[in-house]
Amino acid sequence: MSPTDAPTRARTAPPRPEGGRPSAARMRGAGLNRGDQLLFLTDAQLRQGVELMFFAYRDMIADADRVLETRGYGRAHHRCLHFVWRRPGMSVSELLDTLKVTKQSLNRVLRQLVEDGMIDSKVGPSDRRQRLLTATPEGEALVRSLSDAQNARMRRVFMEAGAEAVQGFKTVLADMIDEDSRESVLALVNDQPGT
Amino acid sequence: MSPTDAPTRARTAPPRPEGGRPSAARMRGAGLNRGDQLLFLTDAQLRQGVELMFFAYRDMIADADRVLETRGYGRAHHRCLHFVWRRPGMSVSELLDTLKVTKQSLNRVLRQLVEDGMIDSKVGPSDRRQRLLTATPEGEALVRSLSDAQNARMRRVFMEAGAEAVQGFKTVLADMIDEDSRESVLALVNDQPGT
DNA sequence: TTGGACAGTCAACAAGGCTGACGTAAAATC
DNA sequence: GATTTTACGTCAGCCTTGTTGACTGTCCAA
Repeated sequence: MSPTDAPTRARTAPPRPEGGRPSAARMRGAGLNRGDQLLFLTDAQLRQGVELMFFAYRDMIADADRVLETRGYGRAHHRCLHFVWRRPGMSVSELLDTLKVTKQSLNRVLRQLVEDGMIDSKVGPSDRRQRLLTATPEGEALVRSLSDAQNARMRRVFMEAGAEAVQGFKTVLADMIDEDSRESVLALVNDQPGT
Repeated sequence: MSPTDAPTRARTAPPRPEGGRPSAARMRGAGLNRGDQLLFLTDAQLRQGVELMFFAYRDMIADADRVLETRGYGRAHHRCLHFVWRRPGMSVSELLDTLKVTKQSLNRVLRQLVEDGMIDSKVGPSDRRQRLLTATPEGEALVRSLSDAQNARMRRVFMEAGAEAVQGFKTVLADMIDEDSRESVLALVNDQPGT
């Protein structure tokens, strides 16, 4: 992170009532014009979406955290192990693309997981620069207890919300993913594991 | 974090096909029995929900990160400033409850924000132990540029997904919040700001 | 055969969580 | 009025997990 940028001059900006309708400009920009049908696009509604993501994610993550705590692992280990389990034999750089962290950052937790016997790392047969990663039986067991913890919440929520709401939930989340990576991410998410 | 817990014996557990239907036991446990209508409750569907949350949250957060970077702030500052803006005059302990972090952790970023003139801290008039927090005009300007960044994505997503999907999205996320805090969190989220 | 690109590793540092201990002032209680 | 509790700030020190920079080993193409 680096400091300094153009000073914001919004000190003098008039108060902007957040709860109002989407501005006419925005509606035209969207090629839409029928006001009342667009009340779900007000700034207040958008803000609610962001805030709900914050709170829901925070509480969802907490389930797995409790399990991780008992093992001395953190969230980074969880993410790493999870996706290795989802794509057995994936290379380190594929994993980096999925997690979008630096390889140095990943390396630390990955090394731990390999040392602890959760992940198996072997030299790629065709390209010996690569390290191909696979979850060991111990690793799979940990993944299972982690997903059991999270699935319990998800199952309750899905049941309470119903199939239609779940469909909407998934549609919105899928659209929220960066367009660049959306296709490959959805391919991963929708892939049925072999196990 | 502390290590050690009951050893998982799943090494010898039979492979569990993840993509299958919800188990009969689970369906009975849910008081439901009509199989085909519950395909959205398979383990694979639940896993997809968790994974989509991960990817969507990751990419959503990145929008604000780019703005924060130009100011030398981090996500901690963002969260702090955002909720102070949402609840002008809130006390430090209310903020702690909202963010669910320790006061030592909060104090570091809060002090910075006060020093930088983003947040105003004044002694509570009725209870002089309290520090009541308010966003300054500079702070509001920053909140605005941060939410502009995130709202742009949210607006596009909501438009593409449509009102019904958005409704489902919100229903699921609201249900995902811990029951203890759900009521107060939703009160905050649904509150229209005065500004 | 050599130089560039790529895969992965090691080292050092920063942000932002955490706990524990302590101080102070104000409020509440006895 | 004395004591206890509460709200807040702060210092010290730790851990996880992110970063950049410099490095080794491998592949491939000029």
